[in-house]
Amino acid sequence: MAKITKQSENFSKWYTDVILDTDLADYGPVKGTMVVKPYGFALWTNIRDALNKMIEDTGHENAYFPLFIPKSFLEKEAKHVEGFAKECAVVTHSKLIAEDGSLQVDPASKLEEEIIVRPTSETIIWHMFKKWITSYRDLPLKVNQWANVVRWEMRTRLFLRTSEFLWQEGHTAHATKEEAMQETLDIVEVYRTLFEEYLAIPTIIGRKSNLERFAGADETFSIETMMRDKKALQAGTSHYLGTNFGSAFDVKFQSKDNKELPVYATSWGVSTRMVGALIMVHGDDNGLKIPPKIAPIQVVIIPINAKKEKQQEFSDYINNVSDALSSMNIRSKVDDSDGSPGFKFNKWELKGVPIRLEVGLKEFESSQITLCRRDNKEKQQLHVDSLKEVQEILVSIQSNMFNDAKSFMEENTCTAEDFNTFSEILSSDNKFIKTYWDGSDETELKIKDETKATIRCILEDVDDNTKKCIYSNKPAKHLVIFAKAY
RNA sequence: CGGGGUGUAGCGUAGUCCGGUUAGCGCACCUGCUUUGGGAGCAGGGGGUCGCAGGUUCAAAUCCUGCCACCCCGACCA
Repeated sequence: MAKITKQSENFSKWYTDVILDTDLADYGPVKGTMVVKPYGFALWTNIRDALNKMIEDTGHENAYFPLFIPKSFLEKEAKHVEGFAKECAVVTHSKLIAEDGSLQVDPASKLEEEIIVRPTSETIIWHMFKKWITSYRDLPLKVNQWANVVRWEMRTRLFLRTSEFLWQEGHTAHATKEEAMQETLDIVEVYRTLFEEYLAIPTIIGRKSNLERFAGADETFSIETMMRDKKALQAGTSHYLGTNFGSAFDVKFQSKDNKELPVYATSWGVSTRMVGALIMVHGDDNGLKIPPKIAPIQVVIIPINAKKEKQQEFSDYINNVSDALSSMNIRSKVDDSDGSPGFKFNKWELKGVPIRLEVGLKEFESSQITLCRRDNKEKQQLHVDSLKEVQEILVSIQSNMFNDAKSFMEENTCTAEDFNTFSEILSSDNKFIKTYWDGSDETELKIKDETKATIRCILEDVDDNTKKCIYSNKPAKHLVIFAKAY
Protein backbone atom coordinates (compact mmCIF):
# COMPACT_ATOMS: atom_id res chain seq x y z
CA MET A 1 0.00 0.00 0.00
CA ALA A 2 1.68 3.10 -1.21
CA LYS A 3 1.09 6.63 -0.04
CA ILE A 4 -1.73 8.32 -1.90
CA THR A 5 -1.47 11.57 -3.82
CA LYS A 6 -2.54 14.62 -1.81
CA GLN A 7 -5.87 16.22 -2.73
CA SER A 8 -4.22 19.58 -3.13
CA GLU A 9 -1.62 18.19 -5.55
CA ASN A 10 -3.95 16.46 -7.98
CA PHE A 11 -7.51 15.83 -6.96
CA SER A 12 -8.37 13.33 -9.66
CA LYS A 13 -5.19 11.35 -9.06
CA TRP A 14 -6.08 11.33 -5.36
CA TYR A 15 -9.52 10.00 -6.27
CA THR A 16 -8.15 7.13 -8.35
CA ASP A 17 -5.44 6.29 -5.79
CA VAL A 18 -8.01 6.05 -3.03
CA ILE A 19 -10.26 3.71 -4.96
CA LEU A 20 -7.48 1.37 -6.03
CA ASP A 21 -5.58 1.39 -2.73
CA THR A 22 -8.63 0.82 -0.54
CA ASP A 23 -9.80 -2.12 -2.63
CA LEU A 24 -13.11 -0.52 -3.56
CA ALA A 25 -12.70 -1.32 -7.24
CA ASP A 26 -10.31 -2.12 -10.05
CA TYR A 27 -10.26 -1.60 -13.81
CA GLY A 28 -11.89 -4.23 -16.00
CA PRO A 29 -10.26 -5.44 -19.23
CA VAL A 30 -12.68 -3.61 -21.55
CA LYS A 31 -12.18 0.14 -21.64
CA GLY A 32 -14.41 1.94 -19.19
CA THR A 33 -15.46 -1.14 -17.25
CA MET A 34 -14.96 -1.55 -13.54
CA VAL A 35 -14.71 -4.49 -11.18
CA VAL A 36 -16.40 -3.67 -7.89
CA LYS A 37 -14.30 -5.49 -5.32
CA PRO A 38 -15.76 -6.99 -2.11
CA TYR A 39 -15.12 -3.91 0.04
CA GLY A 40 -16.71 -1.63 -2.55
CA PHE A 41 -19.58 -4.00 -3.10
CA ALA A 42 -20.27 -4.23 0.64
CA LEU A 43 -20.49 -0.44 0.69
CA TRP A 44 -22.80 -0.40 -2.35
CA THR A 45 -24.94 -3.13 -0.79
CA ASN A 46 -25.43 -1.10 2.38
CA ILE A 47 -26.51 1.94 0.36
CA ARG A 48 -28.75 -0.23 -1.80
CA ASP A 49 -30.46 -1.89 1.16
CA ALA A 50 -31.21 1.45 2.83
CA LEU A 51 -32.68 2.89 -0.36
CA ASN A 52 -34.55 -0.27 -1.28
CA LYS A 53 -36.41 -0.19 2.01
CA MET A 54 -37.50 3.41 1.40
CA ILE A 55 -38.62 2.57 -2.11
CA GLU A 56 -40.69 -0.36 -0.88
CA ASP A 57 -42.07 1.64 2.02
CA THR A 58 -43.42 4.23 -0.43
CA GLY A 59 -45.46 1.64 -2.29
CA HIS A 60 -43.16 0.46 -5.06
CA GLU A 61 -42.50 -3.15 -6.02
CA ASN A 62 -39.29 -4.58 -7.38
CA ALA A 63 -39.27 -6.39 -10.71
CA TYR A 64 -36.76 -7.26 -13.38
CA PHE A 65 -36.84 -6.39 -17.06
CA PRO A 66 -34.50 -7.73 -19.77
CA LEU A 67 -31.04 -6.41 -20.58
CA PHE A 68 -31.77 -6.59 -24.31
CA ILE A 69 -34.03 -4.14 -26.08
CA PRO A 70 -35.11 -4.33 -29.75
CA LYS A 71 -33.58 -1.43 -31.62
CA SER A 72 -36.98 -0.31 -32.87
CA PHE A 73 -38.13 0.41 -29.29
CA LEU A 74 -35.55 3.13 -28.95
CA GLU A 75 -36.84 4.88 -32.05
CA LYS A 76 -40.32 5.42 -30.66
CA GLU A 77 -39.72 8.48 -28.54
CA ALA A 78 -38.01 11.18 -30.60
CA LYS A 79 -35.97 12.97 -27.96
CA HIS A 80 -35.07 9.73 -26.23
CA VAL A 81 -33.46 8.42 -29.45
CA GLU A 82 -31.55 11.63 -29.88
CA GLY A 83 -30.22 11.50 -26.35
CA PHE A 84 -29.05 7.90 -26.29
CA ALA A 85 -28.27 6.98 -29.90
CA LYS A 86 -24.62 7.97 -29.64
CA GLU A 87 -23.78 5.78 -26.68
CA CYS A 88 -25.33 2.38 -27.26
CA ALA A 89 -23.75 -1.06 -27.33
CA VAL A 90 -25.41 -2.97 -30.17
CA VAL A 91 -25.69 -6.72 -30.60
CA THR A 92 -25.62 -7.64 -34.29
CA HIS A 93 -24.63 -11.32 -34.41
CA SER A 94 -25.22 -14.44 -32.39
CA LYS A 95 -22.40 -16.78 -33.40
CA LEU A 96 -18.64 -17.05 -33.56
CA ILE A 97 -16.60 -19.44 -35.66
CA ALA A 98 -13.41 -20.93 -34.24
CA GLU A 99 -10.59 -21.02 -36.75
CA ASP A 100 -7.08 -22.09 -35.77
CA GLY A 101 -7.64 -20.92 -32.25
CA SER A 102 -8.98 -17.52 -33.25
CA LEU A 103 -12.61 -16.49 -33.30
CA GLN A 104 -14.46 -14.81 -36.14
CA VAL A 105 -18.00 -13.44 -36.15
CA ASP A 106 -20.16 -15.74 -38.25
CA PRO A 107 -21.71 -13.54 -40.95
CA ALA A 108 -24.53 -16.05 -41.34
CA SER A 109 -25.67 -15.36 -37.79
CA LYS A 110 -26.50 -11.70 -38.42
CA LEU A 111 -29.63 -10.75 -36.51
CA GLU A 112 -32.77 -9.71 -38.36
CA GLU A 113 -33.21 -6.80 -35.96
CA GLU A 114 -30.27 -5.52 -33.97
CA ILE A 115 -30.54 -5.62 -30.20
CA ILE A 116 -29.54 -2.74 -27.94
CA VAL A 117 -28.02 -3.35 -24.54
CA ARG A 118 -30.20 -1.10 -22.34
CA PRO A 119 -28.81 2.35 -21.61
CA THR A 120 -32.00 2.83 -19.50
CA SER A 121 -35.25 0.89 -19.53
CA GLU A 122 -38.10 3.32 -20.26
CA THR A 123 -38.80 1.78 -23.66
CA ILE A 124 -39.00 -1.86 -22.67
CA ILE A 125 -40.94 -1.01 -19.54
CA TRP A 126 -43.53 1.02 -21.42
CA HIS A 127 -43.80 -1.77 -23.97
CA MET A 128 -44.80 -4.03 -21.08
CA PHE A 129 -46.99 -1.38 -19.44
CA LYS A 130 -49.11 -1.36 -22.57
CA LYS A 131 -49.97 -4.98 -21.86
CA TRP A 132 -50.62 -4.39 -18.19
CA ILE A 133 -52.61 -1.17 -18.19
CA THR A 134 -56.17 -1.06 -19.51
CA SER A 135 -58.29 0.24 -16.64
CA TYR A 136 -58.10 2.95 -13.99
CA ARG A 137 -57.93 0.00 -11.60
CA ASP A 138 -54.45 -0.79 -12.93
CA LEU A 139 -53.17 2.62 -11.84
CA PRO A 140 -50.99 3.79 -10.34
CA LEU A 141 -48.40 1.21 -11.35
CA LYS A 142 -45.16 1.65 -9.46
CA VAL A 143 -42.21 -0.62 -10.20
CA ASN A 144 -38.52 -0.42 -9.50
CA GLN A 145 -35.64 -2.50 -10.71
CA TRP A 146 -32.05 -2.95 -9.56
CA ALA A 147 -30.03 -3.52 -12.68
CA ASN A 148 -26.97 -2.84 -14.74
CA VAL A 149 -27.08 -0.54 -17.76
CA VAL A 150 -24.55 0.23 -20.47
CA ARG A 151 -23.68 3.62 -21.89
CA TRP A 152 -20.75 3.74 -24.27
CA GLU A 153 -19.13 6.87 -22.92
CA MET A 154 -16.09 8.47 -24.51
CA ARG A 155 -14.36 9.32 -21.28
CA THR A 156 -14.80 7.18 -18.22
CA ARG A 157 -13.82 7.35 -14.55
CA LEU A 158 -14.18 4.76 -11.81
CA PHE A 159 -17.67 4.99 -10.23
CA LEU A 160 -18.41 8.39 -11.78
CA ARG A 161 -18.80 7.34 -15.37
CA THR A 162 -18.23 3.72 -16.35
CA SER A 163 -19.40 1.98 -19.52
CA GLU A 164 -21.50 -0.32 -17.41
CA PHE A 165 -22.92 0.71 -14.08
CA LEU A 166 -25.30 -0.52 -11.41
CA TRP A 167 -28.37 1.46 -10.43
CA GLN A 168 -31.99 1.38 -9.52
CA GLU A 169 -34.51 2.72 -11.95
CA GLY A 170 -38.05 3.40 -10.84
CA HIS A 171 -40.84 3.61 -13.40
CA THR A 172 -44.38 4.62 -12.58
CA ALA A 173 -47.63 5.15 -14.46
CA HIS A 174 -50.41 7.42 -13.24
CA ALA A 175 -53.93 8.49 -14.18
CA THR A 176 -53.32 12.20 -13.77
CA LYS A 177 -50.63 14.75 -14.35
CA GLU A 178 -50.87 15.94 -10.75
CA GLU A 179 -50.34 12.47 -9.34
CA ALA A 180 -47.33 11.83 -11.58
CA MET A 181 -45.79 15.17 -10.64
CA GLN A 182 -46.35 14.40 -6.97
CA GLU A 183 -44.59 11.04 -7.43
CA THR A 184 -41.64 12.80 -9.08
CA LEU A 185 -41.34 15.13 -6.11
CA ASP A 186 -41.90 12.40 -3.49
CA ILE A 187 -38.95 10.48 -4.93
CA VAL A 188 -36.77 13.58 -4.76
CA GLU A 189 -37.48 13.59 -1.02
CA VAL A 190 -36.61 9.89 -0.76
CA TYR A 191 -33.28 10.64 -2.41
CA ARG A 192 -32.70 13.64 -0.19
CA THR A 193 -33.21 11.44 2.86
CA LEU A 194 -30.81 8.83 1.50
CA PHE A 195 -28.12 11.41 0.81
CA GLU A 196 -28.46 13.43 3.95
CA GLU A 197 -29.24 10.77 6.54
CA TYR A 198 -27.23 7.84 5.23
CA LEU A 199 -24.46 9.18 2.99
CA ALA A 200 -24.10 12.33 5.13
CA ILE A 201 -24.06 14.39 1.94
CA PRO A 202 -25.88 17.73 1.82
CA THR A 203 -27.92 18.32 -1.33
CA ILE A 204 -29.23 21.08 -3.50
CA ILE A 205 -32.39 20.13 -5.30
CA GLY A 206 -34.08 21.82 -8.18
CA ARG A 207 -35.33 21.55 -11.76
CA LYS A 208 -32.99 21.07 -14.70
CA SER A 209 -32.76 23.61 -17.48
CA ASN A 210 -33.94 22.77 -20.97
CA LEU A 211 -30.42 21.80 -22.03
CA GLU A 212 -29.69 19.56 -19.08
CA ARG A 213 -33.04 17.77 -18.96
CA PHE A 214 -33.31 13.99 -19.47
CA ALA A 215 -33.96 12.89 -23.04
CA GLY A 216 -37.71 12.31 -23.13
CA ALA A 217 -38.69 14.14 -19.95
CA ASP A 218 -40.94 17.18 -19.56
CA GLU A 219 -39.26 18.05 -16.30
CA THR A 220 -36.16 16.74 -14.56
CA PHE A 221 -35.34 17.29 -10.89
CA SER A 222 -31.80 16.64 -9.82
CA ILE A 223 -29.89 16.10 -6.62
CA GLU A 224 -26.76 18.23 -6.88
CA THR A 225 -23.84 17.74 -4.53
CA MET A 226 -20.53 19.53 -3.98
CA MET A 227 -17.30 17.57 -4.11
CA ARG A 228 -14.20 18.48 -2.09
CA ASP A 229 -12.73 20.21 -5.17
CA LYS A 230 -15.89 22.35 -5.20
CA LYS A 231 -17.13 20.91 -8.47
CA ALA A 232 -20.72 19.78 -8.75
CA LEU A 233 -21.85 16.21 -9.17
CA GLN A 234 -25.37 15.31 -10.27
CA ALA A 235 -25.96 12.44 -7.91
CA GLY A 236 -29.53 11.48 -8.76
CA THR A 237 -32.46 12.45 -10.94
CA SER A 238 -36.23 12.17 -10.89
CA HIS A 239 -38.11 12.77 -14.13
CA TYR A 240 -41.68 13.78 -14.85
CA LEU A 241 -42.19 12.22 -18.28
CA GLY A 242 -45.70 13.52 -18.99
CA THR A 243 -47.39 11.43 -21.64
CA ASN A 244 -44.29 11.13 -23.83
CA PHE A 245 -43.73 7.43 -23.29
CA GLY A 246 -47.42 6.66 -22.82
CA SER A 247 -48.22 7.97 -26.24
CA ALA A 248 -45.04 6.63 -27.90
CA PHE A 249 -46.03 3.14 -26.74
CA ASP A 250 -49.76 3.73 -27.15
CA VAL A 251 -50.68 3.16 -23.53
CA LYS A 252 -54.18 4.36 -22.53
CA PHE A 253 -56.65 3.48 -19.82
CA GLN A 254 -60.39 3.56 -19.36
CA SER A 255 -61.63 5.78 -16.59
CA LYS A 256 -64.47 5.05 -14.18
CA ASP A 257 -66.81 7.00 -16.44
CA ASN A 258 -65.69 4.98 -19.45
CA LYS A 259 -63.43 7.49 -21.13
CA GLU A 260 -60.16 6.56 -22.86
CA LEU A 261 -57.43 8.65 -21.23
CA PRO A 262 -53.65 9.08 -21.53
CA VAL A 263 -51.23 7.72 -18.94
CA TYR A 264 -48.68 9.94 -17.17
CA ALA A 265 -45.23 8.67 -16.33
CA THR A 266 -42.23 9.17 -14.08
CA SER A 267 -38.80 7.60 -13.94
CA TRP A 268 -35.99 8.10 -11.48
CA GLY A 269 -32.63 6.64 -10.64
CA VAL A 270 -29.45 6.71 -8.62
CA SER A 271 -26.38 4.70 -9.46
CA THR A 272 -22.98 3.48 -8.30
CA ARG A 273 -21.98 7.08 -8.98
CA MET A 274 -23.13 7.72 -5.40
CA VAL A 275 -20.04 5.85 -4.24
CA GLY A 276 -17.95 8.33 -6.20
CA ALA A 277 -19.80 11.19 -4.53
CA LEU A 278 -19.22 9.66 -1.12
CA ILE A 279 -15.49 9.41 -1.77
CA MET A 280 -15.16 12.98 -3.03
CA VAL A 281 -17.39 14.62 -0.42
CA HIS A 282 -15.83 13.10 2.69
CA GLY A 283 -12.37 11.89 1.74
CA ASP A 284 -9.15 13.58 2.86
CA ASP A 285 -5.40 13.12 2.43
CA ASN A 286 -5.56 10.05 4.66
CA GLY A 287 -8.10 8.38 2.42
CA LEU A 288 -11.76 7.48 2.68
CA LYS A 289 -14.17 8.51 5.40
CA ILE A 290 -17.26 6.37 5.35
CA PRO A 291 -20.35 7.46 7.29
CA PRO A 292 -21.11 4.89 10.03
CA LYS A 293 -24.62 4.03 8.81
CA ILE A 294 -23.33 2.54 5.56
CA ALA A 295 -19.78 1.56 6.50
CA PRO A 296 -19.04 -2.13 5.77
CA ILE A 297 -16.91 -2.12 8.92
CA GLN A 298 -17.94 0.39 11.59
CA VAL A 299 -15.33 -0.48 14.18
CA VAL A 300 -11.94 -2.10 13.69
CA ILE A 301 -10.13 -3.54 16.67
CA ILE A 302 -6.32 -3.56 16.58
CA PRO A 303 -4.78 -5.90 19.18
CA ILE A 304 -1.27 -4.86 20.16
CA ASN A 305 0.63 -7.55 21.96
CA ALA A 306 3.81 -8.37 20.10
CA LYS A 307 5.45 -10.39 22.81
CA LYS A 308 2.32 -12.48 23.24
CA GLU A 309 2.25 -11.93 26.99
CA LYS A 310 -0.66 -13.39 28.93
CA GLN A 311 -1.88 -14.58 25.58
CA GLN A 312 -5.01 -16.42 26.70
CA GLU A 313 -6.32 -13.67 28.98
CA PHE A 314 -5.45 -11.04 26.41
CA SER A 315 -7.28 -12.76 23.60
CA ASP A 316 -10.30 -13.31 25.87
CA TYR A 317 -10.26 -9.59 26.53
CA ILE A 318 -10.28 -8.85 22.78
CA ASN A 319 -13.08 -11.35 22.20
CA ASN A 320 -15.18 -9.79 24.93
CA VAL A 321 -14.88 -6.42 23.28
CA SER A 322 -15.74 -7.89 19.90
CA ASP A 323 -18.75 -9.79 21.29
CA ALA A 324 -20.01 -6.71 23.09
CA LEU A 325 -19.98 -4.79 19.80
CA SER A 326 -21.77 -7.60 17.96
CA SER A 327 -24.47 -7.71 20.59
CA MET A 328 -25.16 -4.03 19.85
CA ASN A 329 -25.38 -4.87 16.11
CA ILE A 330 -22.21 -2.96 15.39
CA ARG A 331 -20.29 -4.25 12.38
CA SER A 332 -16.79 -4.85 13.69
CA LYS A 333 -13.59 -6.62 12.74
CA VAL A 334 -10.55 -7.71 14.71
CA ASP A 335 -7.39 -7.16 12.67
CA ASP A 336 -5.05 -9.80 14.03
CA SER A 337 -3.05 -10.05 10.81
CA ASP A 338 0.75 -9.74 10.71
CA GLY A 339 2.08 -6.25 10.51
CA SER A 340 2.97 -3.38 12.78
CA PRO A 341 0.30 -1.39 14.59
CA GLY A 342 1.31 1.71 12.62
CA PHE A 343 0.71 -0.07 9.36
CA LYS A 344 -2.74 -1.14 10.48
CA PHE A 345 -3.67 2.33 11.74
CA ASN A 346 -2.88 3.76 8.36
CA LYS A 347 -4.56 0.97 6.44
CA TRP A 348 -7.90 1.26 8.23
CA GLU A 349 -7.83 5.04 8.13
CA LEU A 350 -7.28 4.79 4.41
CA LYS A 351 -10.25 2.45 4.16
CA GLY A 352 -12.39 4.96 6.05
CA VAL A 353 -13.52 2.87 9.02
CA PRO A 354 -15.27 5.32 11.40
CA ILE A 355 -13.84 4.01 14.68
CA ARG A 356 -10.61 2.26 15.56
CA LEU A 357 -10.14 0.58 18.92
CA GLU A 358 -6.55 0.08 20.00
CA VAL A 359 -6.21 -2.66 22.56
CA GLY A 360 -2.78 -3.46 23.96
CA LEU A 361 -1.45 -4.79 27.25
CA LYS A 362 -1.68 -1.25 28.61
CA GLU A 363 -5.45 -1.25 28.07
CA PHE A 364 -5.78 -4.86 29.17
CA GLU A 365 -4.14 -4.16 32.55
CA SER A 366 -6.37 -1.17 33.24
CA SER A 367 -9.64 -2.49 31.69
CA GLN A 368 -9.56 0.32 29.15
CA ILE A 369 -9.88 0.70 25.41
CA THR A 370 -8.29 3.45 23.32
CA LEU A 371 -10.81 4.75 20.81
CA CYS A 372 -9.86 6.85 17.79
CA ARG A 373 -12.38 8.57 15.54
CA ARG A 374 -11.74 8.74 11.80
CA ASP A 375 -13.72 11.95 11.31
CA ASN A 376 -11.68 14.23 13.59
CA LYS A 377 -8.76 12.00 14.66
CA GLU A 378 -9.59 12.48 18.34
CA LYS A 379 -8.47 9.76 20.72
CA GLN A 380 -10.13 8.93 24.00
CA GLN A 381 -10.00 6.26 26.70
CA LEU A 382 -13.06 4.14 27.30
CA HIS A 383 -13.66 1.74 30.17
CA VAL A 384 -14.42 -1.75 28.94
CA ASP A 385 -17.76 -1.63 30.78
CA SER A 386 -18.87 1.47 28.89
CA LEU A 387 -18.64 0.11 25.38
CA LYS A 388 -22.25 1.23 24.96
CA GLU A 389 -20.77 4.66 24.28
CA VAL A 390 -19.43 3.37 20.97
CA GLN A 391 -22.97 3.46 19.66
CA GLU A 392 -23.36 7.11 20.60
CA ILE A 393 -20.02 7.96 19.11
CA LEU A 394 -21.04 6.37 15.81
CA VAL A 395 -24.14 8.57 15.81
CA SER A 396 -22.03 11.59 16.57
CA ILE A 397 -19.59 10.78 13.72
CA GLN A 398 -22.51 10.43 11.33
CA SER A 399 -23.91 13.86 12.15
CA ASN A 400 -20.49 15.46 12.40
CA MET A 401 -19.65 14.30 8.88
CA PHE A 402 -22.89 15.72 7.53
CA ASN A 403 -22.35 19.05 9.28
CA ASP A 404 -18.78 19.32 7.98
CA ALA A 405 -19.89 18.65 4.41
CA LYS A 406 -22.77 21.08 4.81
CA SER A 407 -20.65 23.94 6.04
CA PHE A 408 -18.12 23.24 3.31
CA MET A 409 -20.83 23.55 0.69
CA GLU A 410 -22.25 26.70 2.25
CA GLU A 411 -18.82 28.33 2.54
CA ASN A 412 -18.24 27.70 -1.14
CA THR A 413 -21.57 28.88 -2.42
CA CYS A 414 -21.76 32.53 -3.31
CA THR A 415 -23.73 35.03 -5.33
CA ALA A 416 -22.69 37.27 -8.21
CA GLU A 417 -24.22 40.56 -9.28
CA ASP A 418 -22.50 40.98 -12.62
CA PHE A 419 -20.83 38.76 -15.19
CA ASN A 420 -17.30 40.06 -14.59
CA THR A 421 -17.42 39.05 -10.96
CA PHE A 422 -18.98 35.75 -12.02
CA SER A 423 -16.14 34.92 -14.45
CA GLU A 424 -13.46 36.01 -12.05
CA ILE A 425 -14.77 33.77 -9.30
CA LEU A 426 -14.79 30.79 -11.65
CA SER A 427 -11.42 31.42 -13.22
CA SER A 428 -9.61 31.42 -9.87
CA ASP A 429 -11.55 28.70 -8.10
CA ASN A 430 -14.53 26.38 -8.30
CA LYS A 431 -17.65 27.57 -6.54
CA PHE A 432 -21.39 27.23 -6.63
CA ILE A 433 -22.78 30.58 -7.76
CA LYS A 434 -26.38 31.55 -7.16
CA THR A 435 -27.53 34.05 -9.73
CA TYR A 436 -30.29 35.12 -12.12
CA TRP A 437 -30.82 33.76 -15.62
CA ASP A 438 -33.07 34.81 -18.49
CA GLY A 439 -34.15 31.24 -19.20
CA SER A 440 -32.71 30.97 -22.72
CA ASP A 441 -30.60 28.11 -24.09
CA GLU A 442 -28.44 30.67 -25.85
CA THR A 443 -27.38 32.41 -22.65
CA GLU A 444 -26.67 29.12 -20.91
CA LEU A 445 -24.48 27.96 -23.80
CA LYS A 446 -22.54 31.20 -23.97
CA ILE A 447 -21.84 31.12 -20.26
CA LYS A 448 -20.69 27.53 -20.59
CA ASP A 449 -18.38 28.50 -23.44
CA GLU A 450 -16.81 31.35 -21.55
CA THR A 451 -16.56 29.87 -18.07
CA LYS A 452 -17.13 26.08 -18.38
CA ALA A 453 -19.89 26.43 -15.79
CA THR A 454 -23.37 25.06 -16.42
CA ILE A 455 -26.70 25.50 -14.72
CA ARG A 456 -26.87 22.75 -12.13
CA CYS A 457 -30.48 23.44 -11.28
CA ILE A 458 -33.22 26.03 -11.10
CA LEU A 459 -33.92 27.01 -7.52
CA GLU A 460 -36.95 29.21 -8.04
CA ASP A 461 -38.90 31.12 -10.67
CA VAL A 462 -38.75 34.88 -10.64
CA ASP A 463 -41.51 37.34 -11.34
CA ASP A 464 -39.81 40.58 -10.51
CA ASN A 465 -38.74 43.08 -13.16
CA THR A 466 -35.88 44.42 -11.10
CA LYS A 467 -34.00 41.08 -11.36
CA LYS A 468 -31.78 40.89 -14.43
CA CYS A 469 -29.98 38.01 -16.09
CA ILE A 470 -26.28 37.93 -15.16
CA TYR A 471 -25.22 37.56 -18.79
CA SER A 472 -27.81 39.11 -21.09
CA ASN A 473 -29.14 41.69 -18.65
CA LYS A 474 -32.64 40.82 -19.85
CA PRO A 475 -35.37 40.36 -17.23
CA ALA A 476 -34.58 37.21 -15.23
CA LYS A 477 -36.88 34.23 -15.24
CA HIS A 478 -35.12 32.01 -12.73
CA LEU A 479 -32.78 31.98 -9.78
CA VAL A 480 -30.26 29.24 -10.57
CA ILE A 481 -27.04 27.61 -9.41
CA PHE A 482 -24.09 27.68 -11.76
CA ALA A 483 -21.03 25.47 -11.27
CA LYS A 484 -18.42 23.47 -13.08
CA ALA A 485 -19.62 19.90 -13.05
CA TYR A 486 -18.37 16.34 -13.38
C1' C B 1 -13.39 11.54 -34.49
C1' G B 2 -9.26 15.66 -34.16
C1' G B 3 -4.44 16.98 -31.32
C1' G B 4 -0.46 14.97 -28.18
C1' G B 5 1.96 10.83 -25.79
C1' U B 6 3.28 5.84 -23.96
C1' G B 7 4.02 0.39 -24.36
C1' U B 8 10.31 -3.27 -20.46
C1' A B 9 8.03 -8.61 -13.94
C1' G B 10 1.72 -7.48 -10.32
C1' C B 11 2.76 -1.83 -10.06
C1' G B 12 6.30 2.21 -11.02
C1' U B 13 10.58 2.77 -13.89
C1' A B 14 16.43 2.84 -16.01
C1' G B 15 18.46 1.44 -20.51
C1' U B 16 16.43 3.25 -26.70
C1' C B 17 19.21 9.03 -29.26
C1' C B 18 24.78 6.35 -30.34
C1' G B 19 22.97 -1.95 -31.60
C1' G B 20 27.50 -5.57 -28.22
C1' U B 21 28.34 -9.21 -20.89
C1' U B 22 23.53 -12.88 -17.60
C1' A B 23 18.09 -6.34 -19.25
C1' G B 24 19.26 -2.87 -13.90
C1' C B 25 16.51 -0.48 -9.78
C1' G B 26 12.25 0.66 -6.20
C1' C B 27 7.53 -1.12 -4.30
C1' A B 28 4.77 -5.61 -3.86
C1' C B 29 5.50 -11.13 -3.29
C1' C B 30 8.03 -15.83 -0.87
C1' U B 31 11.56 -17.93 3.21
C1' G B 32 14.27 -17.21 7.82
C1' C B 33 15.75 -14.38 12.04
C1' U B 34 15.13 -10.00 14.89
C1' U B 35 10.98 -6.62 15.56
C1' U B 36 5.80 -4.50 16.66
C1' G B 37 1.72 2.00 20.71
C1' G B 38 1.64 5.92 13.72
C1' G B 39 3.50 2.98 7.17
C1' A B 40 9.97 -2.19 10.87
C1' G B 41 15.25 -4.07 9.86
C1' C B 42 18.69 -7.54 7.94
C1' A B 43 19.84 -11.79 4.92
C1' G B 44 18.34 -14.94 1.12
C1' G B 45 14.84 -16.04 -2.97
C1' G B 46 11.10 -16.36 -7.09
C1' G B 47 9.17 -13.74 -11.15
C1' G B 48 10.76 -10.80 -17.99
C1' U B 49 9.05 -14.57 -25.07
C1' C B 50 11.38 -5.86 -23.55
C1' G B 51 3.02 -4.66 -26.93
C1' C B 52 2.57 -7.89 -31.75
C1' A B 53 4.42 -9.24 -36.77
C1' G B 54 8.00 -8.70 -40.36
C1' G B 55 12.84 -6.68 -41.94
C1' U B 56 18.28 -4.97 -41.59
C1' U B 57 22.68 -7.14 -39.00
C1' C B 58 27.73 -11.64 -36.96
C1' A B 59 24.54 -9.46 -33.09
C1' A B 60 18.13 -5.90 -31.86
C1' A B 61 14.61 -3.67 -25.83
C1' U B 62 17.78 -0.36 -28.94
C1' C B 63 17.64 0.77 -36.19
C1' C B 64 13.51 0.36 -40.32
C1' U B 65 8.26 -0.93 -41.90
C1' G B 66 3.41 -2.32 -40.67
C1' C B 67 -0.17 -3.40 -36.99
C1' C B 68 -2.37 -3.40 -32.05
C1' A B 69 -3.40 -1.50 -27.30
C1' C B 70 -3.69 2.08 -23.70
C1' C B 71 -3.27 7.13 -21.51
C1' C B 72 -3.89 12.62 -21.60
C1' C B 73 -6.54 17.12 -23.89
C1' G B 74 -11.34 18.43 -26.68
C1' A B 75 -16.64 17.38 -28.58
C1' C B 76 -20.70 13.64 -25.70
C1' C B 77 -22.58 12.18 -20.73
C1' A B 78 -25.97 9.33 -14.53
